[in-house]
Amino acid sequence: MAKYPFESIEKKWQKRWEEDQTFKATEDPSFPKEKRRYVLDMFPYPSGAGLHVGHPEGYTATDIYCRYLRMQGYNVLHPMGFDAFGLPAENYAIQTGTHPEVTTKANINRFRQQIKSLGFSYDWSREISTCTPDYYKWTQWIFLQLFKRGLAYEAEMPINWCPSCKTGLANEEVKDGLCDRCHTKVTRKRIRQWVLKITDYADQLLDGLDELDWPEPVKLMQRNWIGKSEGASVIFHIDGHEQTLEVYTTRPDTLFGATYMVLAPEHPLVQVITTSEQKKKVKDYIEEAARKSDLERTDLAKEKTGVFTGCYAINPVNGSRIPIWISDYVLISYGTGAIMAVPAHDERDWDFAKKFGLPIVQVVAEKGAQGPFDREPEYCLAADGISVNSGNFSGLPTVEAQEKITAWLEREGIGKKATNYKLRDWLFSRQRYWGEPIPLVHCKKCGIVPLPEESLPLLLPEVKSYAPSGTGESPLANIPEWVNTTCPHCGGPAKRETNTMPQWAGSCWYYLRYLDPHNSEAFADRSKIDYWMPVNLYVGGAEHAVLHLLYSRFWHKALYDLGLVNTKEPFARLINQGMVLGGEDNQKMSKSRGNVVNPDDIVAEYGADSMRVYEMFMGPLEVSKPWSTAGLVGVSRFLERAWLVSEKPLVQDEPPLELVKLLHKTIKKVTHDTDTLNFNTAISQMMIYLGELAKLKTLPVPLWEPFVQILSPYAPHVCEEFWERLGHKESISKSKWPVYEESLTLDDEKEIVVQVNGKIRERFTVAAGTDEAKLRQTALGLPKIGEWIAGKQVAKIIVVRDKLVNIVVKP
RNA sequence: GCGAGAGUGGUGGAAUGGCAGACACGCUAGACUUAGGAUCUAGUGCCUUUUGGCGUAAGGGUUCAAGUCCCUUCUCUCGCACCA
Repeated sequence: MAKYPFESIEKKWQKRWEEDQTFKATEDPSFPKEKRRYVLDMFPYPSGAGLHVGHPEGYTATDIYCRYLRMQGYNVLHPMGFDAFGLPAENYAIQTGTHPEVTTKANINRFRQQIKSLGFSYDWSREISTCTPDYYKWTQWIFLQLFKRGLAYEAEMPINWCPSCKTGLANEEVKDGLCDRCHTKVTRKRIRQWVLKITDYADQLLDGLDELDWPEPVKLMQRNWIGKSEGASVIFHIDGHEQTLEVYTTRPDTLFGATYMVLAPEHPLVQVITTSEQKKKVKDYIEEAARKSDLERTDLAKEKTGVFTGCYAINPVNGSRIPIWISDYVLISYGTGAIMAVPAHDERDWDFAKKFGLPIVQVVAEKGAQGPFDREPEYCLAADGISVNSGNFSGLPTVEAQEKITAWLEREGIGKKATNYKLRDWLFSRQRYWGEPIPLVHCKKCGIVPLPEESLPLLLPEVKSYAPSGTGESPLANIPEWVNTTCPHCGGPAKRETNTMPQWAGSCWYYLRYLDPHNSEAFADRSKIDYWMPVNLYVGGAEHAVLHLLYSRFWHKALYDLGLVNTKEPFARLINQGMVLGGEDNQKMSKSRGNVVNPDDIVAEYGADSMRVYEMFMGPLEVSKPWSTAGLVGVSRFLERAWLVSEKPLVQDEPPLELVKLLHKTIKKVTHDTDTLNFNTAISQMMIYLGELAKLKTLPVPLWEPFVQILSPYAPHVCEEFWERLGHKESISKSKWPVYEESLTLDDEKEIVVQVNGKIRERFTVAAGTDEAKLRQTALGLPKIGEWIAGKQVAKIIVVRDKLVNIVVKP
């Protein structure tokens, strides 16, 4: 079969769409709120490698959906832009001296051209790029609002430091102790930082998840990351000291079993309580702990280590003197940085106590277990049970014991209910060049002073060298004429903040800028926010589950509290598209594996429409699947066949009823499957239908026209061409989605399966809706069935109308 | 270790508890030809000569009926990982 001329067709229609601004979205008030849809793709980072076939998967899915929605009468907002600040361009600048802006612009141009070649129906008039001053002006502006609300603070603290990227990292950017970007081992470094108080929103971020139509795994990952836990804080007196020691526990019911205490090596009390005999050992241990990387410290396989401080605490419930140790299995960053150790009921404490010969006292017994519980237990019991050896609280089940002991602590004034989170504040500054400058100055007299909003954007200055100093200062620190400024408050000399924002800053709110991308008065006009928000469907990779998706929810909630947006959540519905894997090895596509498929090659050889349909035909959107160019050929043949069918002589004849029925079934299935994003099965139905049309000598318009329409979201270029040939002047995307007639989707006849003991033995055909009695009678009358049940006793007959008869027999 | 998800032909994948393998790739045979990345027709889970038997990671269970629901086990993918 000759290739259909996809090259000229695709060029022709892409040009037409651009000239006619076919997909420009406007805030037309005649569309009621329920007839508006904001459908968003996660915007790409424009890397030097260009697009690979994984990118267009999500883009194709949303594009089909948007085209379908428009034909269903919705006003659709579907924008695209670029996440343009980031390290690759900066690292390239360090190597070559090329300004990151130059590389970024070139990469964006390439990406835009590649994306456009696939014929996506984006409203390109809304394109944004996070690195342009008119965009990052508003990133800075939002930062100032957060700062003014007390949600941004400066802190000198030990942070995750990537020695390769030479910058600090947020907790979310560290995976298995490695830098998420470059997989270098992360170290600790104590430097001055800007931190965002995301923990203020911990509860809201947690509760907000309930109302979101998001994949459960993503919600669960965010819940775990936030890590809310409830328990009690308890104050212990320290023998011979005025100070007290506060710990957090989720098991106040085990207080009677606390036989020792452990402080994190960094805990401030360590210096105070350590006895002179233990000073040397403790000091050595602290130094050793400080040297260890996070990865080494958190390695679960390693043996527990620790040192006795020489000091004792008093267990408030029984007055016993219990030793205070230090160990790096206690983290300074969680709770109070100190724990009461209950070795009988906590695996970690158990290991530690066993290693150092510390006493183990059982205070919880398994339900129904018989005492006495006066000996050291043989194993650690971390589960709930019944309190024992716990004074007045003995005999209470765990939950009740927790409540009663917490109440007692409160009455005694030595404890209270407490909540803790794993979520830490967000380390927001980077010691790098290619990011948004933080719009603050440090004034000797006035302290930290925000720049006046009118003075934004604070432009990123030119630098001689892009190389990070590695000392914890960004390259901006090396430009005295930029750093030295005057205080906006007192007019005296001041220094600019030299840290820049992380790449996540720009992506925290880009979906809002699309609403009003050229506004110079506000990040977006409120009426436009009200018109479109929230995002109805957001499609992107699962790798952002706790990074971008948590950060932008946080910013959005802060903006909501500032009265600047209309919803508490930005993204009502989220879908993670699966990865497209390399065809040969079923591995993630990557340059180093050499299994990357370039969409340009596919478009050149098979056309954009084949590319689009194949991407959707591969399998369900959400799952990962391997790329197969051979598989693409099948889809390509489908479109070629459609082209051949289109060349049959068109007739206005009344088409055969059988085909009309198949058409209506096809419209029904494609409508439903497109609506639910099950594109692969929609395509297979269209293949079946086209196969029937291909058998005809002439092509009845009533069979062809609606088919072209339902195929058009999938293969828009070739369908525009078909549509034009059918005599239409306006774009097919402006046409109304075909409606099926339910009665025409129903079969008149049904094949009924006859089973004997659940095994299919025969079938027969009857009119649809034939009643059960008749079905039973017919089934029993079949000669073959007679043979199967001969000499056996019929115990039961199950009849399912339009489906089957199952005869249950006994020997 | 904990949590989540997934295991269906040679391959990608279909199947409101009711005909397992739709659709497509590949393969086999034939037809046709302006020899193409063709196209068309037929076939294609396994075993069996037909009748039939077996078959959705393995094993058990519920049910008239299980790929689908329940339990146990295995494998793979992802996430978290001393958070007291």
